[in-house]
Amino acid sequence: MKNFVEELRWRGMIHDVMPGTEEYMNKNMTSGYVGIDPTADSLHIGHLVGVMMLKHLQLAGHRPIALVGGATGMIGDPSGKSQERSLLDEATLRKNENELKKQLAKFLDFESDVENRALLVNNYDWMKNFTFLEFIRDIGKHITVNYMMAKESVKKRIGADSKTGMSFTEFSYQLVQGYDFLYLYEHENCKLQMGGADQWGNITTGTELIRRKLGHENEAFALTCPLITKADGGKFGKTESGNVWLDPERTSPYEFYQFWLNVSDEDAKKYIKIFTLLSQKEIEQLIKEHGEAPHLRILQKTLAQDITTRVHSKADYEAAVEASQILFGKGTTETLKKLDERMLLNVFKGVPQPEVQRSEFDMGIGLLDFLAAKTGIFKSNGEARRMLKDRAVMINKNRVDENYQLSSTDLLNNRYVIVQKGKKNYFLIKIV
RNA sequence: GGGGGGAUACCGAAGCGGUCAAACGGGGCAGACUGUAAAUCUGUUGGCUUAGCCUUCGGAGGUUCGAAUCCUCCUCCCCCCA
Repeated sequence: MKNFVEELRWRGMIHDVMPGTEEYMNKNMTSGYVGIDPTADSLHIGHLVGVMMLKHLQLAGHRPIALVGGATGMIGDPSGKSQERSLLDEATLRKNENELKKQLAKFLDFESDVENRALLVNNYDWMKNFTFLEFIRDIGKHITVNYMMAKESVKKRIGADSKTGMSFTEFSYQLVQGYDFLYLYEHENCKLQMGGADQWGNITTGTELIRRKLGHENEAFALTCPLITKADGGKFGKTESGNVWLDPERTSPYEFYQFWLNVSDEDAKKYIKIFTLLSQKEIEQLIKEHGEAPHLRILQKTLAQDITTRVHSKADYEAAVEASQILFGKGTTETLKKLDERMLLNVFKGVPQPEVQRSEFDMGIGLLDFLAAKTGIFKSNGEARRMLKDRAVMINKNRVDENYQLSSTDLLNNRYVIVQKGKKNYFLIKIV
């Protein structure tokens, strides 16, 4: 039994841990769980910290349980900003659960015969037939409103500075989540719940419920990891186009790779401990090398390679690297012109590819019309005009201004035009 | 049930009859500098056929030459008292 808590500690993945957790886990093989909202059919990288905690749990010899929050997801956790959640019908819920499991399987072992094989459960299964009356009688009775009100997440919503108040549904959330822990404790002998720092209050409601309902000799543990932040204070895991998903249909492997490659130095030092399985020694070495030659961005490259390969594949990773080199290396119009069609499409896989009618192009399409209405690269002519004035637009790697006239000499392989908005945003326009 | 406060652009927040497409801050985007980093500086941030015009200040009406600003009704939210 490896020291699980210690492993997370040096990786900076512990925000708070209940006393006794480390001692207990060093002596006993146990099960631990993390909750995941099934609001989409894919995980995004915000979920990854929880998944990595489960991964380390399994590596340490314990049993990881991924809890899909089919029931809790319908309510909405008041500790987040999230307001009303939409109710998922059961078919969607099951489909999402299934897709999530596939992605989790890239990290966790659900298959082999080992004792600590990972488990996936859905709290909808035990909540759906639980009536309101039964719930308030059997569960609600054990927890006082006073206790629930003392939670930070509730206080914040009830206090004078709150503008929206809090519905009874949201108030009940912690109890429903707490019941999950009780259920897993009783049915799966699960003694540990993990989550983000914002989940501490919810988790302790669970441990409290276990103690009060089952008796004080029952031990349950809690462990939270810090909220993943960016050094500049921005939200982690968001890009211009929204969440970074694990599903290649939502976020292409190229974009995925680019996300990690673009992480700042300061963040890279943190993230490499959290999102890769490299040893402490290896990471220290990398940080040292990076410090000696920061421009080589060894940390970012290692980080991007490790995660892209795990989530997608080695081939996807290599394609992303190749594409990045062409796009960000010393590429010129000439390099682009030399690419054959297959290579071109390969490089720009994962880049938006709007289409334009050949007839319109041949008629001498106006630059603004082309950049805005026809391709949607810019939301309006005004925006396109502004960007052109800011010298932010490049066509086939050539900076252009408002007076530029497109013509057939701009076509690569007779049917493609590459437009760049700023340095990093590429578009491959197809003439059809 | 009674009393009070509020709803402004992506967010926060000014404005309280014309000079308001709406101050300021944050965020976003872009440019310079760099290492596809951070910090910094600069520009920009409703739309258009851009010295002009059109649509926007919770919703619907009204007063006025003119309304985000005044009046009426409605919707939603917060606070206090019962």
